Amino acid sequence: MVAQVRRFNRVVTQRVGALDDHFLARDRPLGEARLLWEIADGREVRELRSALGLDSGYVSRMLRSLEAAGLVTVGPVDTDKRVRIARLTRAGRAERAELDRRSDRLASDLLGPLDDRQRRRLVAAMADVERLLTATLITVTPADPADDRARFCLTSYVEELDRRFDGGFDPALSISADAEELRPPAGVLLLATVRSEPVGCTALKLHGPEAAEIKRMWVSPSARGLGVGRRLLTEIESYAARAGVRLLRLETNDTLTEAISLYRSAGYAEVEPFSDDPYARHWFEKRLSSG
Amino acid sequence: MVAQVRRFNRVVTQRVGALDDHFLARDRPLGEARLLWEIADGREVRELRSALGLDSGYVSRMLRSLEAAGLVTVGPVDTDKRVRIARLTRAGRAERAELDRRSDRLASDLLGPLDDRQRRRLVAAMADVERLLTATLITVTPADPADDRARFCLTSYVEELDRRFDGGFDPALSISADAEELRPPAGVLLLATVRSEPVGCTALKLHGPEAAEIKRMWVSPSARGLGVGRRLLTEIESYAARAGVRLLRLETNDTLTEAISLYRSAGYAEVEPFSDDPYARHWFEKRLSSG
DNA sequence: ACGATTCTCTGACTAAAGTCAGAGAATGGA
DNA sequence: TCCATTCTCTGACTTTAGTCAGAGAATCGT
Repeated sequence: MVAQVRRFNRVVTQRVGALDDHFLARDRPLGEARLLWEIADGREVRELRSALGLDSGYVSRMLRSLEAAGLVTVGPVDTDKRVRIARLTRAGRAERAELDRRSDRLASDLLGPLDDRQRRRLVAAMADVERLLTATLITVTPADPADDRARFCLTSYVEELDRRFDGGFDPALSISADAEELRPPAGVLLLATVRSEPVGCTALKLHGPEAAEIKRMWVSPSARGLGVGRRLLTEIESYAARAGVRLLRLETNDTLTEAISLYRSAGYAEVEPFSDDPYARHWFEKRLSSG
Repeated sequence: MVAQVRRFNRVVTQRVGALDDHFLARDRPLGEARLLWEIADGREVRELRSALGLDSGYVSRMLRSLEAAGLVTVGPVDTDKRVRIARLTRAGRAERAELDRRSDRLASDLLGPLDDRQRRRLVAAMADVERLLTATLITVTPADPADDRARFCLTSYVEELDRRFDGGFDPALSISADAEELRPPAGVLLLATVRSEPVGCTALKLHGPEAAEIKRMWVSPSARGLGVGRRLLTEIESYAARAGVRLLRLETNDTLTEAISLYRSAGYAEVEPFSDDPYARHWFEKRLSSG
């Protein structure tokens, strides 16, 4: 397996990496081309810095150079005059569009020599590799329910249920899962991120010393199929086990079919209703082995 | 499709390319690390230059630096005292082994966060991508039968038949396909290469103005499944068509099952024996449309 | 109100990566 | 034999990429 990965790395960096870089730079230093690309429709200088992982002085100098070339303007932000924002000029947008075209051409040149069947196979395999490599970047950590990224997930959760449930979803009518209840020691919220973007969450609400309830399990549509849900479930179970919980419970709705099959395959057994939440249709339980 | 290819490129260069480079360098400049790697069990300086695509002065200077670090010795070649050959010292071999270990670790770290099923899927997808990307690098060109790479293929062809046929294979007993017969105007030899390595060949022997015979179809075991055979067949057919050939013939043996199914699927029809070659068991024909 | 912090910028560096011209030794071909 | 070519090497450059320290303006927290 390791040998195959290495062969893949070699071939891919040769065929994709090297070309990509130098072909796209067009005379310009590669760093500046990347910066130009990242600016897109205007980005704050500090965002650019962190997105590209570069030194502040270095970015500043490259922006000066792009300004001198008439591709970029850098101006102040109204709300905070320390911060400056870089925008593309008309020429800058044209240049970026050219990079875009070249990138497209590079990609289609890659497919060019193949016949139709091979092309479809290559693209499918690339999609697989891409998804699975992205899956290796998933990080799961406890987060405060008030944290921006956590709130993004919790809000998305509510919005999605509201869209998917027939009569909509009003969290006020459902069994509560307020910030206080999802913060230690009452409970915990786990956040899944990919490259520090939030892609999912789940929470545990402790009930007494040996029981707990799983709430707010959500995975971003953009990250489905990567195993985020399973990862979150595994992690929250081990968190619960460490906290001494022996019995995990959760309730869910029929429309959430992915979630239901996840719970079943993770060893949750359907049980009689243990709550009267108006949105619940299925109730599950799992006993944790001690430890 | 193009969008998927671009997404793939982005994710892969981020996750694979960047790490690979900087992690492997170990203090040393990346260029020197690559050079060290390429030297392996001794390479001529000019080979290194062309393999890495670098300036002659630049390579020379890097070799001096590696010599100074005690990792490499550069000495003359017996047969031609202009040429010099770079070899690893004991320390150099140790260093290269360390790079090898790191490369292994990098690869297994990549698989680390995945579960078993995902791992198998990723590796399979990588193998697909690798093979198909390699397939995009196949080049088919006419070559002189005396050319080194052509001779490698012709020799390999004979050796392989000798291994595969029950009583071995002696080209002297078979219908001739000598260098003279495979060189214009009597015929032509096509050579398939990947990164200038020979991976297959096929030849055409003209018989009169409108008929020709396909001989010496061979694909290197390392390149099978990439469509090299089909590519060679298509190219030789179009060459024949341009030369005014209306009827293509070929003969083959039952043990060459891949070849037989290639011919069938390319529209060759099995016909009555048209020769008494002792190794032939099947005879095929295909009529070419004019043009 | 004021000290700490944030943000961008400039100046002064360094190292890596590479280019170009030509020198000197060896070899090959006519 | 001798002229053209091949091969490696050195010297003298340039560009790219990046680091580090600190200055100056604005904002935040208390």
